[in-house]
Amino acid sequence: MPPRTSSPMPSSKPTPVTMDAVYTAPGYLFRRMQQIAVALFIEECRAFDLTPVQYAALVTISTHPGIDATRLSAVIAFDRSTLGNVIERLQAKEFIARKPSPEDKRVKLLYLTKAGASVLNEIMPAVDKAQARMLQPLKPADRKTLLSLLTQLVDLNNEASRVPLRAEDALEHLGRSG
Amino acid sequence: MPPRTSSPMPSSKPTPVTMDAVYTAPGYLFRRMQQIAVALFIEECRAFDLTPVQYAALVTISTHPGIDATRLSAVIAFDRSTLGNVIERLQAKEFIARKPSPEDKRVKLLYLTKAGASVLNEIMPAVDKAQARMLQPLKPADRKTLLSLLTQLVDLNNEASRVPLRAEDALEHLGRSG
DNA sequence: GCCATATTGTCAGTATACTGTCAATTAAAT
DNA sequence: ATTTAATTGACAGTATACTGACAATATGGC
Repeated sequence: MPPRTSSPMPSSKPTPVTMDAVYTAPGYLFRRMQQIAVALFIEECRAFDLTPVQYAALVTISTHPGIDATRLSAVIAFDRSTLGNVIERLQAKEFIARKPSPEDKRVKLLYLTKAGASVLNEIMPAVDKAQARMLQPLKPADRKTLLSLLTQLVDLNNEASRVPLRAEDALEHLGRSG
Repeated sequence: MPPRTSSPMPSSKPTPVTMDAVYTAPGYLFRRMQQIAVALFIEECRAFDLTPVQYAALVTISTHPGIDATRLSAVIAFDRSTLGNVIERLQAKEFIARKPSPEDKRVKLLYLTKAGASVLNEIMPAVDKAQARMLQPLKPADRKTLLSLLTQLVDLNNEASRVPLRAEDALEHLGRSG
């Protein structure tokens, strides 16, 4: 961040504020891009009644059948409290089913239903289209650069959020069956 | 987006899904960075009782005294409905005041209070620190590149969100006094 | 085996976001 | 001038997010 003033001397006068304090802040730009990304996802996937978060949860349950809510939250780095409601909605739509774990009475295991597997398969092209659209305005080389820097940044800042991502391999040694 | 399969022939078989369908999607990465950006902002600004959105609103009211809620929403590209609650909270904290417009009985004009101007002045260093922290893990040259690409992308996708940004100059010719 | 500790799912409370709607008011059309 | 359009702020409803708490259950140290 460049300094907001170029005063050569320290001063107690109020700093003059400009809109640059908003527009050039990376946090503001990330917020805008998130809004845009969600809007494009919803637009492309209107026919499927799935939000971006619900899609991510569905993909993860598909690749990790029998995962529980806490581990699901770690694999996609979504808040555990938030995920409770997401799971409820996916269950209400009958895209997933929950079964109590025989090993741990606290845990409820998550599985895709036929309808869930079906909608996941069908929504893929629309999701890809939305993801492509949000980078479309950039030149192909710039898209690659941005995606690379973004991936690095998310990874390097992993511990900064409440729910850091703990990918599959990081979960294996925590597993009840491993 | 790379194709999810490398099948040489069209097929009706279900596509094998991997976590890449989540992890490599730009929309997912933007969501993560937004989470991280908010977490860092809240952490650095804990002493000031201001959220990122409230901060952006306060900056804008500071640079546009007497702006109304609808124009405020256009200048920072936040949803009008959402902004109503944000304004209420800023008013409850006595950081802003609302006065009815003498020219238009529908409109309520927004002004910073002394306390609002004061908190805005005091929070600046913490905000700058948070913004710097989220890019810190990258090399300086990469930070510049990312910020540049991100700025371009937000600008070029401006119309994709519900509330496109209409900056100050775009508002002037809509103004009641212009 | 018992007790302190940790984990799981859940819940209440707050704060963004978006959709759609509405009454009051203003501006535009004719 | 009167009907029509658009605008403004507000509201209800849904969906993320995070904080902090809680009961039920598991696990570890001893």
